[in-house]
Amino acid sequence: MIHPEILCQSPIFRGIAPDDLRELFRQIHYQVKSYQKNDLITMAGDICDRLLIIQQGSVKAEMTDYSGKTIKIEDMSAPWPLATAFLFGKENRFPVTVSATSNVEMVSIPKTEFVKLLQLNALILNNYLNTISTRAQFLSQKLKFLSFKTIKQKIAHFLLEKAGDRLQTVEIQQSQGQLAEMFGVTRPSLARTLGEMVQEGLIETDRRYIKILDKVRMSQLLMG
Amino acid sequence: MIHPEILCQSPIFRGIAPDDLRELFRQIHYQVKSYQKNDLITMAGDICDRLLIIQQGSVKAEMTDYSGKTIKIEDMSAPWPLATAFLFGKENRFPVTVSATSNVEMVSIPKTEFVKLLQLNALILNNYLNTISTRAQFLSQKLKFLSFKTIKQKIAHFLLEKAGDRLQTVEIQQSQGQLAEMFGVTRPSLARTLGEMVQEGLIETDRRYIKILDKVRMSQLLMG
DNA sequence: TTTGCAATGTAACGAATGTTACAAACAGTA
DNA sequence: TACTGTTTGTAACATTCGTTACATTGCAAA
Repeated sequence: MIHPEILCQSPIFRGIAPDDLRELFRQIHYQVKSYQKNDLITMAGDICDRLLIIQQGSVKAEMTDYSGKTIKIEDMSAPWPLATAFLFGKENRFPVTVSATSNVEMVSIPKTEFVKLLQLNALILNNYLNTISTRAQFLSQKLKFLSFKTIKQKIAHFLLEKAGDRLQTVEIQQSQGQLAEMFGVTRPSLARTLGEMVQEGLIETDRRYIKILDKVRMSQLLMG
Repeated sequence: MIHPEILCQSPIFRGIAPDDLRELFRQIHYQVKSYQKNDLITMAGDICDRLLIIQQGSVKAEMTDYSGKTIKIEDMSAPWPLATAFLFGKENRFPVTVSATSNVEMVSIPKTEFVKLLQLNALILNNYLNTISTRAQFLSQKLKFLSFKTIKQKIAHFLLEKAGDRLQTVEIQQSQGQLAEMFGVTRPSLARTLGEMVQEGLIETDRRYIKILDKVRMSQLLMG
């Protein structure tokens, strides 16, 4: 049995009134399945031909590497949809194995039924398109960031992005260690590079404040 | 004026009969705009609230870096949609400046009208969802690939992926140079690493054929 | 103030990779 | 065959970054 007041908190049904959602679900076929803690929900490689939404409880996603060792990828809890990028698209197999970390109820909507839902309600359609598009944008941004090879470039990109049009001082929210992790480098390396940039007259640092001194020369670091 | 027989070649209208497409377009508002060579079509930062499809001619997408220099990102020609990942999603501004590289006709469909189209026709809906999802999957794959730090890891991942379950020989389609570019490394570095892996007894190479000798040890390279 | 802890700056060393250059192997063609 | 251009193998050197270790600074609680 579905709980519209829970489901309408999920990104896909956001903004739908619980009563409307109940009515919408009357018009399609779906299943609600229960799992005990540690039950397998999907295996990596399974065909993904239905939308799965966690209605209750929480699950973990794990990936098996080539040597057979499993690595935890992500934790998710109600009311969240699973693998929204794999219901459509060329590769429609689950990349991960999902198992329950508590008692779980999953709402399972076959792909063809979900398409009906998208056609019945423009808000759901918009929500779903937003979900996938935002994810694509996020990945694209991350990829762009990784395309900068040296630490100096990453810092320059980060600062210029943060400064926007205005010249001058940028305040860093995170600690140096967190920033280093974001950049995928070690903290000493980041500190060293910041030191070099101060030496070169590109920036001045004062605790969590960084002042950009030479925007032009910093931009040139980012050129191919 | 739209040309259904051209538009139905585009990824979004693929599989729709030209006559059906013409009928669908009768039910929505849209515009067809003409551009001369070198005309600006969209500027980076413009709000993206309409789907643009190239009906005739070709365009180029350029990005402006921090120092004001423009870099060519991509060439596109009819019948291709522009920026499908930016019509929906959080960030709905064009990331690039698009200009005509020949005489161009663009079909411009407002977002709300395009949503109507998606609700009218399940095939278009599926096509569009497939387009975005496939893109997200592609980016996700690329990101995973970049997460491997050393060249040895990238090669191991590539070969194990390519070999699948079966042990034995893998044929490489690309030249060493192309492979290196795919990996984001230089050709001599790739060649050197391949040489090292031969030394270590992991693989044997013969022109474009690579034989995997020790799958277990190669898998271990990929562990964190 | 003193103490203790987290955040930061710095240095020495080594591993991985880029850079550059050149030689060898191969493929296609006159 | 001889010639030519492309692909591949290899080497020496420079650069970037990770690793490890330690000193310094800042801050808050005792």
